[in-house]
Amino acid sequence: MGIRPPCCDKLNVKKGLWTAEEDAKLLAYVSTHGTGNWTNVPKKAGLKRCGKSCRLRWTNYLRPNLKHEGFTPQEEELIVTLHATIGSRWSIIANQLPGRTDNDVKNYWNTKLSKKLALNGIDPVTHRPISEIKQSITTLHIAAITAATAATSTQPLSSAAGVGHHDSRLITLNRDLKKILLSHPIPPPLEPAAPPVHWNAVNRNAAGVRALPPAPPRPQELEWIQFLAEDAFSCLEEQDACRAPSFVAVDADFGGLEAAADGPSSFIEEILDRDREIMSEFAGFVGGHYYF
DNA sequence: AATAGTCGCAACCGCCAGGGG
DNA sequence: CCCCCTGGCGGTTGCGACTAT
Repeated sequence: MGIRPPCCDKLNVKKGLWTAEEDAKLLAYVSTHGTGNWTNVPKKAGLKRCGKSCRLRWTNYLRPNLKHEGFTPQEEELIVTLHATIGSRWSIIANQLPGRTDNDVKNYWNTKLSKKLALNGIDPVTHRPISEIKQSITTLHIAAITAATAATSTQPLSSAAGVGHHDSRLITLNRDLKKILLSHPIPPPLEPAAPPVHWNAVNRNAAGVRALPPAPPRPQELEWIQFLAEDAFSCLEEQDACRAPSFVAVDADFGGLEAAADGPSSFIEEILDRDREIMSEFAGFVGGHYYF
């Protein structure tokens, strides 16, 4: 299918806020002819708008039985519940709320509810406790570092296009992680938690009973505050300001990690150290592929 | 009182699916 | 089967109102 021009990409099509006069024209037309065939509505109603704009105005504002007052606690609760179940399917959620439009629900979520959840320590995207998510991020971070390190065994970092001696994927990941971490309040100290998914690999004992592998030594107390304060990422992002933090040369068989001689001692180094320990202790589980 | 920053909402944009020719 | 049109949807933007400094 070819690229279709936008339906409003025409001359003499007004944009922006609707006036009372325009509303009256649209209302008069729809009350006489009903909805449908929105493309023809502007012409027949005497409006210099595109059909799409008319439909939106009708759906979100002029339609009868719309509620314009604030959301009730019951409505809030329903939105949160439905969002946790089906995600941002606003039209479906709005269908469960008489008098509300998808736009209403979406705006209310974006401006109020998501912030409210975040303040209560709940991630508005996953509806999981933020502290739990940070643990997952820690695991992913370790995996990413390991993956990036392993990649250097086949493709030296110095060959990564456009980023000098840095791996662009790693830089992007680090930037995103930093955004996430900075966007949430620092949580209370991590509580003991179930091993991450990758450690829950199927492991059968002699009797054939499915059993969990022994809990590996989790990287304990990743110091987020310290991490952010030290800004381990900055070295990655400001490639010429400092060297990559001790990127390592990796043996082809991943058997040995060799710290670069002169990089700053960093969070990443610490992670790599711990990763090395884990790799050696649980080689059977992580074997030839990565955690995720 | 003036200015900057933030918030809330209406509207727009671009993509997609479904239906008709 | 292909192409085009339309309606619907979710994400994003623009801007007026409000608040803080």
